[in-house]
Amino acid sequence: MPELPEVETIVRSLRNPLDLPTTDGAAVYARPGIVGRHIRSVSLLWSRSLAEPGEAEFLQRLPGQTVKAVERRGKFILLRLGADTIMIHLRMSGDLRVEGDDMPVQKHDRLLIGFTDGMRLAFNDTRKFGRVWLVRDIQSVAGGLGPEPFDEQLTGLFLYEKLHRSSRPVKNLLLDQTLIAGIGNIYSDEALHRAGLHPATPGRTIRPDQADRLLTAIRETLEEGIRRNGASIDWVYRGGDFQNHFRVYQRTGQPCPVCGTKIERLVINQRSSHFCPKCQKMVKIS
DNA sequence: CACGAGACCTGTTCGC
DNA sequence: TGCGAACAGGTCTCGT
Repeated sequence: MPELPEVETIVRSLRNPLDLPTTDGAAVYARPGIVGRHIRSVSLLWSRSLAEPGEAEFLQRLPGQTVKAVERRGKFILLRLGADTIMIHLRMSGDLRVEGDDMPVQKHDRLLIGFTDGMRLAFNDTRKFGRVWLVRDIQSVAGGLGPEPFDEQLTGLFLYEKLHRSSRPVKNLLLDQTLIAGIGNIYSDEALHRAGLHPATPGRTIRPDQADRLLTAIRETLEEGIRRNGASIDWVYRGGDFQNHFRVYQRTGQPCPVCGTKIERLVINQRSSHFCPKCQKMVKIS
């Protein structure tokens, strides 16, 4: 489900609902924030949603702790409690709600964290792929992640050197979280279209100027996603507007917004890739 | 080591 | 209408 812009939107709303910028046409994704709330009770409704520590320790360690800050690293949501951090990965179908603890538990709710003021945080995850960790050091879980896309240290040259080292399709490489953190299937397709690169282009054949353009395209695409509060598709994740501005993602057979050519679909790495065959021609190998 | 296929899950949509 | 196949914002693990 959520990629970086959706996770960022959720994180901002958990931090402070007023942080959410409103854009034209974008639905407001409002919910009460949780910073400053004290944990009173925890109930784990599906034990496999908990990655670490064991269930008994998890349930015992949380009550009494306070949510001091909410942050994001890649697609991970970080609830900072002090020495401890709750890490949440929503994977394909996870979502979070903040609501009164008198509300009915919903289908597919996996974890409920109750606060002393009568509110609670609910982790709902239809497909059960999502995971929650309680750790002292987030590096033990997220240590392998590549740089954040907006990290100033990340340059086109860095990206070029990474891409150049592999013959795998560039689409594949963008989904590799150890290369750059936070990009998923939607935003990789959108960024590749913006950069004019065919998704199957072997990383090895990408030139430095193309890597520069790709990094710019990634940043612009993610920025637009965040500005529109992320993308809401089907029943998963509510409140975003970016789905109404896709250039290629899930637009097979529809016209390219740039040239009008019909968008095509290709399966790469067992994932759908959507692209414009005219704007995104394969790099020539000379 | 790098890479691809399969596994993990439930729900919706599409074709016959 | 029914029913199976294909597909869905992700990432591990296990072969080769």
